[in-house]
Amino acid sequence: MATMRDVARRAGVSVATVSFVVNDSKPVSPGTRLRVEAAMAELDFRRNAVARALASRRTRIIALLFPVLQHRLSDTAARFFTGAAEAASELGYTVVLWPVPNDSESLRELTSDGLIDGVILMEVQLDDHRVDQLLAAKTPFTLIGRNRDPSALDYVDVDFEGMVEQSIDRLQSLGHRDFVLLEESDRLELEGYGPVVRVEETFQAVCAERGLRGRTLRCAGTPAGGRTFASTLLAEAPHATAILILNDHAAVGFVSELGKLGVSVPRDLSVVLIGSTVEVSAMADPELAVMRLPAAELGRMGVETLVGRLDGTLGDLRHDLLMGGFHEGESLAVAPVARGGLGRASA
Amino acid sequence: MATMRDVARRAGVSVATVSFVVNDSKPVSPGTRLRVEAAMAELDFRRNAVARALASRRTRIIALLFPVLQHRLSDTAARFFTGAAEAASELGYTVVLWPVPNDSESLRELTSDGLIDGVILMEVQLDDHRVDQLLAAKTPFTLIGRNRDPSALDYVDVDFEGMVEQSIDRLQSLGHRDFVLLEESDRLELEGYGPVVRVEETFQAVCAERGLRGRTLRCAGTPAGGRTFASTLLAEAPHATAILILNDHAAVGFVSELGKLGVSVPRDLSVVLIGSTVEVSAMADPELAVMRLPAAELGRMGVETLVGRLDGTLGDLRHDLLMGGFHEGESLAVAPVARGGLGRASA
DNA sequence: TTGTACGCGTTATCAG
DNA sequence: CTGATAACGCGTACAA
Repeated sequence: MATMRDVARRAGVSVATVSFVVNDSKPVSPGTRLRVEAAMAELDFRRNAVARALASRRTRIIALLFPVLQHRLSDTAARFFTGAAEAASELGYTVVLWPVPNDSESLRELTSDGLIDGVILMEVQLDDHRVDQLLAAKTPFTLIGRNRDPSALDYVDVDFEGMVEQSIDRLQSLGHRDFVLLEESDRLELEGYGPVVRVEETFQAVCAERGLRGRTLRCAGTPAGGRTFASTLLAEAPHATAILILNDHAAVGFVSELGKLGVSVPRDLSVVLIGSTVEVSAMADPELAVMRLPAAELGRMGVETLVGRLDGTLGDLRHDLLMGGFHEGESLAVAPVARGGLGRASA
Repeated sequence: MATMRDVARRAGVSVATVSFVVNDSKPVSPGTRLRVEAAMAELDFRRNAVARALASRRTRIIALLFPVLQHRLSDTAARFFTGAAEAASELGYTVVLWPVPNDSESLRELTSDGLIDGVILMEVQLDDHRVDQLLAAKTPFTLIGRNRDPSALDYVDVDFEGMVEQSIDRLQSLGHRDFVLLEESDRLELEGYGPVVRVEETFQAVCAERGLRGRTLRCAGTPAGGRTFASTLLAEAPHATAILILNDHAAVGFVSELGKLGVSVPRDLSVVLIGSTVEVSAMADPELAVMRLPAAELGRMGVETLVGRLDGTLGDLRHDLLMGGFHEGESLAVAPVARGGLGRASA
């Protein structure tokens, strides 16, 4: 493998000059530049990233932290990753998905051995110890999501508040006044996951504000959990005519089971999936309305923010909220006011 | 950040000695070792991975190549990644998921800039240009999957042949003699994806051998594709009593639509999902039988093989085939011989 | 058992 | 505009 010295010798210049043309960090006369470029081509020169990193004290690598205990890397996370990768590549960085066990040691090692310039955190918890560790390690980072008090941190997050509000808007325009919000029970118990908390708070606030009936219920984040929940819903909230679901994995089972119980979507019940994808929505029958999670955009913005911080071109803190588009699907209909609720829906 | 020099000074030894205790690459007397360790602790010394890599000419980083065009990173891939990560960590390596655009330049850069020691390839195509590129670049790599002629390469792959055979065994023991294999149409057109080809060949061979009826059909790899396929099946293979599905994303829609058409699973049709997960199987109703893809194990073995190659502790080529466990689910039943096939199933 | 000194391939500084 | 040359932080013969 050819080094800069080889190229320099071949072109009859010094290594410094070669470096200048490689990075064009300094002006170089057209003549020598040509000679250097020729030499590089002839020798098939590839710059050594490790040496480069050692000398410049930056690797231009960004780690997207992936908690290894979390066994499901959703579609959403994949999109997020590719969005981030694209943006990084445009900015001269590369982002890699880095598996980090949940012990505190691994994160310290990762951030202190100099192999990465910065970190992007996803699946941020309300009280996330990783944030403190990164602050202590003085590693530049940005959040995808928010912890309890992110006011002093760079973050990009989904505008769950807006998404909930907009979903309710849409349903209200169809005459619905009696809502249920379905969340995932396991996640909440875990510690306090931002989206879950924020969605619930917004949901309750909006309902109160507008004089709507709003009830929050939960079930396990599995298809079976959703199935079981179908009858729970009929028992606990028979009058509801619309449901917002923040529980991807339960949604399909839930809707399928509803059908068996004689409840028709959307005739008897309108359904909106929050923060999911059209792919998931298409798994259900009928295809569900969904407020999409703007995954790729989040990834892109996360990287742009972090790179801005790394390159020093970012002065103030960045706090961005993004909303995903609304996909209508086949699960919305005018509220069945005349029918008297779910209990008699199929009668 | 403390360097080795700092530690050496503090402990009153030379940097070489510090290096010896850090890597224990040479015997060190208990006394000085203790002094060095104390100094390291006091100064909170962390070795610089970049300098280490430059000097030793190895980074101990393995890249798991992730094709960015592929927007769905399945559950399976996630498991695979975590399995690989675990194994790597035990062996003193770290594996990261590296996004690689599909242009040939990116892969060359990745492998020639010295940032990674080796590569693991997943989603290997029958004719995969990446293999040639890696060979040309002399980058150590192992395949998860197989290209057309992998005889000279290290690989770990799913034993699709065994899985198909075992599935047919099970169904045959229930009296089934008339099978359909459902594959994904898009993937095959793409180029020739190993699993698809191998499963089909095995399916046809086993059926021929045992005098069974076996028909291969395809549909799009989407829920909608599966739905459409339900009626296709009734038209094209009304006599079939069992179906093997190598099409994750279509399975749920397919089964759901079958129900609407009055075909009952498993009474009228037995269903086995091939190379998927219980999570996907649970999305369907009833829960499907599934020959699981041993994802985590594949990841683990892939890393073990590659590391063995990197460390030179692996003499011969490694060719490993793994089978996943069989999950019974609720989609298997005795063949409805008396009923005369799907066409009249619900009559 | 420990120390010296050089090399790894670039970048960056400073002089010309 | 170009060239020497000193870092960058660590591994490792070789010498002591």
